[in-house]
Amino acid sequence: MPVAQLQSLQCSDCPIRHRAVCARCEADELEALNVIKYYRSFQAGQPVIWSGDQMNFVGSVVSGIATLTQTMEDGRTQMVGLLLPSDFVGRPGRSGAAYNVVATTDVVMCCFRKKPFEELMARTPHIAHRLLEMTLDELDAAREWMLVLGRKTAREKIASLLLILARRDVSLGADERIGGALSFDLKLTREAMADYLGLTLETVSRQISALKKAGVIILEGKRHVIVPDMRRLIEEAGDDSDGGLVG
Amino acid sequence: MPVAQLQSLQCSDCPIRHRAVCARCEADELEALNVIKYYRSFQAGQPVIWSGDQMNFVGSVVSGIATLTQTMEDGRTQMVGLLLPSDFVGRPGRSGAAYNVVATTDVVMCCFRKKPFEELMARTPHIAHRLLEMTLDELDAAREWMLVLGRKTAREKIASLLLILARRDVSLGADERIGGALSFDLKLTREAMADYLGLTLETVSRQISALKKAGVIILEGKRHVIVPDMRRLIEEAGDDSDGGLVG
DNA sequence: TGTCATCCTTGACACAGATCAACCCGAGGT
DNA sequence: ACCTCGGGTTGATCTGTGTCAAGGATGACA
Repeated sequence: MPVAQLQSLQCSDCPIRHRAVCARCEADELEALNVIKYYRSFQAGQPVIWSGDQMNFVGSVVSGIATLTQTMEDGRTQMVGLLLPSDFVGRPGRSGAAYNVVATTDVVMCCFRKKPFEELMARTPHIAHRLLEMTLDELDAAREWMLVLGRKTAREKIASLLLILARRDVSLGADERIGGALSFDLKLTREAMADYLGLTLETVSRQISALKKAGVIILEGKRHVIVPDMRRLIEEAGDDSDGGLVG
Repeated sequence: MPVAQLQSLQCSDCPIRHRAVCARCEADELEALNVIKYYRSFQAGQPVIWSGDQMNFVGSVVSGIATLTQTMEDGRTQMVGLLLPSDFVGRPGRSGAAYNVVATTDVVMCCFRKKPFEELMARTPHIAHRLLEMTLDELDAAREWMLVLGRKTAREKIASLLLILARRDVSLGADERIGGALSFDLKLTREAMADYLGLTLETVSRQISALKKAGVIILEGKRHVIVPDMRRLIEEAGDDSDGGLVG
C-alpha cells in the first residue's frame, strides 16, 4: 500500500486531498476537474451506484467508507477492497464477476461525469498514464492481500488490517501521536473486518482481545485503537515491509 | 477471467496469439511491435528478470508457465498470479511489497524493450487505453481470486482452479473435446497448486482424489484431466459465472 | 424507566485442513 | 538391473478456526 508516495490533489471545495489523477501539472487539471465534477452522498448500507448511467467512470471518496464485496449464492461474502477517503473507484461490474460497491458508513463521493472525464483523458495523455499507475498500485495491493488471505493466521490477519488502517490514517494526517504511540479510529464493525479477512466475526473479536491482552494494542471503547509500539504490530503482522511508518 | 473476449495479436514469428495491446489498428501496431521486440527463454525454477534493466515494462509469455509469488520470511509462500501463454507481465517489484516472477516450467517470453515501447505508447493513446483495460481486467481477476482464498472450501478451491485452467486452454484452442467432454493438461505440480490456493499439497492431492472418486473429473496419469460434464465442475466450484463455456 | 436493537464478547464443542510419516510410481542415470 | 530422486498418494493425529449459544454494553426511543 504505497499510498503515502502518491501525489495528491485538492478540489476547490472538497475537505480532503484526493489521490492524484495528474502528477505533473496539478493546477491546470484541477481547473478542468472542478468544472466537470459533482457530489453524491450515500447512506450507510446503501449500494453505491451512479445515477442511471452504469457508473462508467470514476469517483473519489470524500468522507466515509465504502467497500467492494463479492458474494456467493449461499451468502458467503468476501470484501475485496476498501475505499477510504481519497480513494478512487471506477468501472465495477464491467467484466464477468461483478463485485458490489456498498457504503459501509455514510459516504460522500466526488464524482466525475463519464463523458467529459474521458475527453479530458484523451486530451491529456499523462492523466491516462497516471490512471494506469494507480490501477497497477491497486493490483499490487490486491496481490499483497492475497498473501494475507491465503497464508496468514487469524492473529496475523488482524494485525495486518490494523496496520493498513493505521497507515492510511497517517497518510491522511487523521492520526494522533502521543509520545511515539499512534492512535486511530476503527471505522469498521467486527463483521466488516471478518469479511475483509476471510474470518468469522467471533474469531476477529477473540484475536483483537488477544492482541489487547498481549499489550500490542490498547482499546478505548470498542472502536478507538492505540498502538504503543508500531514495531510490535508489524511483527505480529508477519510483515517485512514497514511502509516507512516506523521512523 | 474474461480472457476469451480479449482481442489478440499475432507476432511475426510467435506461435501463439498474444492478448492484444491494440484492439483497433492491429496491423499498424504489429509492424511497430515486431521491430522492437526480442526473445528470452528461462529454465524451470529460474527467476524471470529482464537483463539488467529492472524489467521496466512488458513481456508476453509465448510458451511455458511463469508464476507471481509472494513469500514471508518464514518461507510461507502464496502465488498471486499465473502467467500462461499469451499473458502479459510488467513492472513487478516496482512498489513496496514486491512479488517474484518465477518460471515454473521452461518459459519463452516475447519482450519489448522499455524505451521504444513507452514511446510507442505515447504516440498511440489507444494502446495506453488498452493497457489500462487489461490492467483493470487483471485487477478483477485478482479480486475474484480473493473470494476463492478467503471463503471457499478446499474442494471448491480445487474446482475453481481446474475451471480457470480449463477456460484458459479453451481460449487458446489447446483443449480437446470428445463428445461434450473437455480435457486438458495440468501443467502445475500439486505443490504449485497448493501455493496458488492457500492449501498444503497433501490437501490438494486428497481433494483431487475426491473429485475423481465423485466422477467430476477423470485423471489420465497424474497430469491429464478429463472433465465429462463442465456443469458439474462449475457446481463444485460454487461459481455462478459460467464464463460462457458451457454451451 | 424500560424496551429494543445493534454490536460485541466469551465459552463449549465440532470439524476442515495442517502436520507428520510412510510409501508408491516412473524416469533417468550408471 | 539396480539406485536415486522428484512428484504423488494415503493414513493417523493434532489444532486453529468455525459453529452454536448465551449474555454484556451501549445508544435510540417511547
